[in-house]
Amino acid sequence: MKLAAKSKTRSPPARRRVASRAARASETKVVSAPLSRPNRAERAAERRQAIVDAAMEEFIARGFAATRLDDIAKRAGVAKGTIYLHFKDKESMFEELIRTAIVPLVGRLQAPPPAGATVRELVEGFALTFIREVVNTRRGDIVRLIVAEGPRFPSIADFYYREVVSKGLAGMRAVIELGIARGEIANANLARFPQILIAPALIAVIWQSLFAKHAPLDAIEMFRTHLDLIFGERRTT
Amino acid sequence: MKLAAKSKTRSPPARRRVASRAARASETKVVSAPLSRPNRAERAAERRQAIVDAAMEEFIARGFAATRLDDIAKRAGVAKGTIYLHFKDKESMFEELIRTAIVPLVGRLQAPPPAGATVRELVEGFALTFIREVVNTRRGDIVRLIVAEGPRFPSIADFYYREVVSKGLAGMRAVIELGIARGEIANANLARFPQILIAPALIAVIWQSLFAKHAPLDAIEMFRTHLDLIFGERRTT
Amino acid sequence: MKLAAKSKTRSPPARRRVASRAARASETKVVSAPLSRPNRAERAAERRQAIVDAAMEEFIARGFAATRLDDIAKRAGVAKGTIYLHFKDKESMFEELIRTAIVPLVGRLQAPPPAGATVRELVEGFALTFIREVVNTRRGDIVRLIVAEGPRFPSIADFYYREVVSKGLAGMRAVIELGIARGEIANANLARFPQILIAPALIAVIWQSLFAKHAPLDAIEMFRTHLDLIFGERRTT
Amino acid sequence: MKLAAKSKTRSPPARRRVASRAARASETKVVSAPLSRPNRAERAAERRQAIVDAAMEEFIARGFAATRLDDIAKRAGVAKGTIYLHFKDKESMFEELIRTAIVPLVGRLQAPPPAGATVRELVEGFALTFIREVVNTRRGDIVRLIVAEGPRFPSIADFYYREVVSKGLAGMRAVIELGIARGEIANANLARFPQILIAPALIAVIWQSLFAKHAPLDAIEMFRTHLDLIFGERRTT
DNA sequence: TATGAATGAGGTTTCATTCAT
DNA sequence: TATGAATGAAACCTCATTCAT
Repeated sequence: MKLAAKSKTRSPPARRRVASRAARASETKVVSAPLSRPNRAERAAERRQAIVDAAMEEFIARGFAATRLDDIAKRAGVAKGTIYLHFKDKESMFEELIRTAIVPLVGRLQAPPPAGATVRELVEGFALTFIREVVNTRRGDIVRLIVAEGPRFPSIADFYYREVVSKGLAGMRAVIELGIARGEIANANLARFPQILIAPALIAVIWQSLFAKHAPLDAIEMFRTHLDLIFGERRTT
Repeated sequence: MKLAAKSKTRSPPARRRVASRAARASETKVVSAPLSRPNRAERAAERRQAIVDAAMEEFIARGFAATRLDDIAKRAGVAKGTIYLHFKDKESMFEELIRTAIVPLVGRLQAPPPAGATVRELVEGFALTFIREVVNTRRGDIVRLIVAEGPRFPSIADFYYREVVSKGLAGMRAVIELGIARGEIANANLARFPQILIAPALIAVIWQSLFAKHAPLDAIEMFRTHLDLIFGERRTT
Repeated sequence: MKLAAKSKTRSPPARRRVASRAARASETKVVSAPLSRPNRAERAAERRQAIVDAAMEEFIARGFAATRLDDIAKRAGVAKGTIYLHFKDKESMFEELIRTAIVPLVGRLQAPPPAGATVRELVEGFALTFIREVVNTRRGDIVRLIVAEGPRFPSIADFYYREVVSKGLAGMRAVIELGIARGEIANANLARFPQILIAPALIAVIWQSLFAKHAPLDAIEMFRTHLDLIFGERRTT
Repeated sequence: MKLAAKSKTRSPPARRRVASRAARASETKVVSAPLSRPNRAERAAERRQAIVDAAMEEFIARGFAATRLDDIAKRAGVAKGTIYLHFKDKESMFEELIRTAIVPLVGRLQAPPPAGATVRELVEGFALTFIREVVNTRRGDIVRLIVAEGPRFPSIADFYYREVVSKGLAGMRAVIELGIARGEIANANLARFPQILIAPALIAVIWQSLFAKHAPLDAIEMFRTHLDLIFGERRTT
């Protein structure tokens, strides 16, 4: 009634072990190199990161429901069961991934305001960062994923609204009001709808996912044109 | 004798069928009642429409992968097998649905241009129609559905780009160029990025799906503010 | 992405269909024999019964946790999914089975009391029925199954106590009191512990399951000896 | 960073290990403290006992198949792997447990026969011990466990029959025959069915597991009544 | 010796699709 | 044409067992 001896020849672990060996090789003869050779905890962290990365890829490519944990495991080079050492189930994994995926995003966007800059320069700097860091990267896909799955994961939508959207809009509103006060922005109504400021950037995110192959979109130039509408035309060089 | 939880007492189908039968019975042998008794083809069309409507609701609520044909059948008041009399499989049904869902949309948006109107009036009329017919209706959810499922259904993205996006952008570009020619629009660059024109409307679509419950958004007023940026501030009436 | 054509050659259904054909054959030339040929509902009931029987066998042989739905399906000659058309899940199936398994048991034991019989004859008749119908049949295994799984399925133990044990004990107490009143039973204390009356029969049930192969036990003769203790020795033939 | 629901904060093992370490530390290098510092073998034995105890609890609570080694390890305060240092696998552990669980049981029941006692006193003494030591303790659950799992572990049923049942019955038969010879027991047939003697005690075991919460059962008084049937009514003191 | 992260076979359950009625 | 019971592939998840540390 007992199982036959299990075959122990899986290739993904082999791949991993090779890596560890390489690391060890570079340290040959160093008897105890606790800092440079990945220890257990470090390897667990690596493994977890591999799962996170693989899951992100799969979720982006297929959405929550159509993603198979099997594929995530394969891509991460771990066994299916290993995923459950790190996450309670598929749903919690998804929610946690989405949550943690945007936290660094927010930090990166709160760039230090260059001293003595105009409001337009402020907004333009922010937008360029956003386009560089989000629109043309995997993070843009995450934004699209939130749009796609938000209605089915209200807790994600709630979290995203609370942690990102409301704060982001508040920040933009402050900037807009500064622009109005300084006379850079003519239309005082804009402060009521900071969404307008970011709208073209979000459109660019969606465009890249769906239509980039049909017609490329120069997000930066589009955003500059948008700023011209808000701040008045640039001096034509 | 207890049947599993999935209740066997679906009232809608029963109701529907009984109704049809009653209608038929009361008209039996009356050859000349062409208007009141739906013939076979008509009933098939009705049924098909019920399936289409039900499927749309379910796909919007859950996305493609998580939607069950069982639920569609239940909601449509037909048997599961009946769906396969009208559609090859779930995938074709989804694709066909998305395709046919937007065709009337496009027609509705090509409103007859009011003679002697300014370009701003033109655009504003178009936008108000869009907001009324799309942003605050089920059709907005379809747009979000396209954003959500587009990457997994390239044929849908292709179709949508070909039939809607490229034509829509071309139309908007023409209007923008008219506005530039007439001097209503100052920034000539806008013609290169007609996406900017529609951006806030799309943002409104997404906002309604995800964040409406956190903070309502007055799409019309936002769009008017956006138009002020493009056409110059409104005269306060 | 669609499944290959499914192979349609499973043997169990074939077996079933042969049965239907036999039924049909016996009615050859009877064009419409709605009563004798199993119709859809009848066949569904048959199928359900096959599942119930198969499940009972498997649960008895392995206990709840170790029983595989796969094996039940195989034994019943149905697909795994079919089980879920009749039962919500494995647990409800088990509980429902145990419940329905004992209902006919109780009825069978409430035999019509033969007029003019002594109390001993009454008890002996009941005991013989119990031994014939329970101890040496599959139903004995069900009793053992209740003993085995009761603690993990409190609802089963509760149900069994309520519907069988308490009623059975009450009935036995009444009979004992009758025996005391008539002077057949000397020990009045027995009415306080009707469990004593049935104890050897239950021991026999357990013995058959565990030790029959080591040493056969003549349950009937053992019970007669037990009755001799209660009613006084039989006239030795 | 959140680990799955299975909490990582097991206090018992931590407590245990800390304690052992403290003990070891305070005694480090003190060679001559053989009585106070448990040596390796002693600690291994302690650990093994902890595993045995924990396993017993879990097996009783859930049965063989539904018991998880994880839970046993947690309860015993050891790592899962440690179990495999003491037992080949789950199955052998279960079999060994059941075997060793009853050995002390048997010894305890073979009480020294009080000199000059009547046979009834002999049996009553034995029964009281059984009720005290088995019916109302964890050992009663073990008996039920044997009933529950016996059919799936023939080797256990065999062992139990060989080592306990056959010997126990032989002993009881001897006592019965003594009672018959001394005239204390009137019914000579009882020697053919010593099972009758123990039957109410076993019923009590089962009753405690399943129905105690519905209706308490005074096992001792029930057994005394049973003995009255066998030996004749007690003189009411 | 002891650990516990990792494994992956195997379990339960779901659901798109078929087909006899 | 319409039904819905039946199917079975494939999904998620568990847990006995192993093994590097």
